[in-house]
Amino acid sequence: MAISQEISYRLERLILDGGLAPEHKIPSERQLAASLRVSRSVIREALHELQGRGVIETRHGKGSFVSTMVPGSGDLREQGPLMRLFEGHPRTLYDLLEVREQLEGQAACLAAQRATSQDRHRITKAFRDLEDTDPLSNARPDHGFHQAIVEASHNPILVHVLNSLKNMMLMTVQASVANLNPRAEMRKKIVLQHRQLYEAIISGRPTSAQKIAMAHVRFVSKSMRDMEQEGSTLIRIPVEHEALSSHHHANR
Amino acid sequence: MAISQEISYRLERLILDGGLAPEHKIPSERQLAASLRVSRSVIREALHELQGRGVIETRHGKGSFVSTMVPGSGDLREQGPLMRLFEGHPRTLYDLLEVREQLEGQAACLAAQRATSQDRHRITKAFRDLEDTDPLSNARPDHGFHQAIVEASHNPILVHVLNSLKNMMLMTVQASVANLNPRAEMRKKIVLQHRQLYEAIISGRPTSAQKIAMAHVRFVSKSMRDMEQEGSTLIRIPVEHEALSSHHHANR
DNA sequence: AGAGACAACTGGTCCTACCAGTTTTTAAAT
DNA sequence: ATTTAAAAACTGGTAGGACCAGTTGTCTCT
Repeated sequence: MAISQEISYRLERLILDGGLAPEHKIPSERQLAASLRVSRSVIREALHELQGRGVIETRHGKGSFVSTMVPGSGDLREQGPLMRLFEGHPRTLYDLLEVREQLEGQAACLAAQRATSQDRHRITKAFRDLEDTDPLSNARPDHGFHQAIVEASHNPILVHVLNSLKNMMLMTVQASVANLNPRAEMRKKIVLQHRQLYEAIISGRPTSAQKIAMAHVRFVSKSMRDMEQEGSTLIRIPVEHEALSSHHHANR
Repeated sequence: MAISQEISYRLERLILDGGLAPEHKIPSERQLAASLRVSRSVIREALHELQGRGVIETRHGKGSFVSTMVPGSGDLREQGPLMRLFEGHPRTLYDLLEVREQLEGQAACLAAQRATSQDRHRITKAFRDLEDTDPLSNARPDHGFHQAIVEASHNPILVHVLNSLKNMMLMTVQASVANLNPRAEMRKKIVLQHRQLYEAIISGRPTSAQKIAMAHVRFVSKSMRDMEQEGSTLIRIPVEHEALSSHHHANR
């Protein structure tokens, strides 16, 4: 195995086991190179590896510091490398919504076709909850409403895929409802869309339901795009740690 | 921000957009350094960063490769028990195809809109392979053709989801081509559909491409349904399918 | 005391040379 | 002509020097 890797592991152990405090400064590259008797190149490569793992962060002219995150729980690693890969790429959010538009549409279409009376009952209940709830905290009812529709499609695969996508969205950004609802006129439109969607499904109009559902997702996506463009930054939940967002610990 | 970071970010983006297959080889360090007009050092540092994040892995004397875990095995499969649940239920296959119909349609639509000249070239190449190959063993070219289209959609999420669905299909049944091709008249229809799809995408007709792709999947699904009904059992192959899963280069 | 130049850190980039695996090509031996 | 072994042409890994670019403290000059 490469020396740079061994060193990166040794340093990681030293940091984790040794319980090095966040913001603790690591010896300079030249010092490490000298004391470990290797070239500065391998030190730099090892440090970049640790940087990629989020163990340390490096600031030009100052040095390398232990990240504020960390200990034991390798947290992010559990979620699979896929999440880390997408993290920090805002475009991913819209890619997600692009796919969801299609699938939510299909779910609505199928639901309008295949919903049993029991399904209709559950959807109706979810819809009532959606209308009754305080708009400020209606992320859950919203989720429940869509969930009920998807389940009425009677396609387990579709349920599963949409669920995965929703989880990915929650990891990327606290989205849609939380950000969009503050805007009164937007909320009205969304409420209207929900009502139309509900009626289309209950009265069994598949193509209509599909179009409405797709338009709904599209509307949400566009609204977020607009908000982002006009400066009002989306509330990004940096999955567990804002260690990497570089500009937080500016000057000391 | 450091150049090495920018490059690591750009490479990551490239991997996402390209929907790069696992084990796909990345240009050599010297090549990258030359084409990006930076020193080899920064390339090495960028690569080490990606390595730390688990995006790529590097092998001495061979090169750097996209990590196998990244695009291929998404969150859809890692939910072990779920697969057992679906396994053996033939209806699952049609649920899968139902979802695929939608997504392949979207992929074709987006590909017709967003394909770069490079994408078009790759699709054309895949299409030629598809036509030239012996129909008996053209599972691979078929896969390659659709894969090229999906990648041209430039939506990493879509690439990932469809890839997962395809893997699930392979686990359930070695489907479509292997079973359908024996029928001469079916093969002709499928070849025709492929040609139409190809032309629609290349000449940039999104809605047309979408319809054709959806009809194609639907046709495959219906054909399988028919065959199953008339007694000719589908060839079910329990897992062990290293055969079709796109790229699998054993170590030598 | 305050201002500004300077020196001594820090990491960031570039370069060249060379070592070490891997693959391909070449040339010799059969 | 085929087989086989050496050699060349790749690949990444390490070394170390030179220099650029931020940061910080020091020391002089006013």
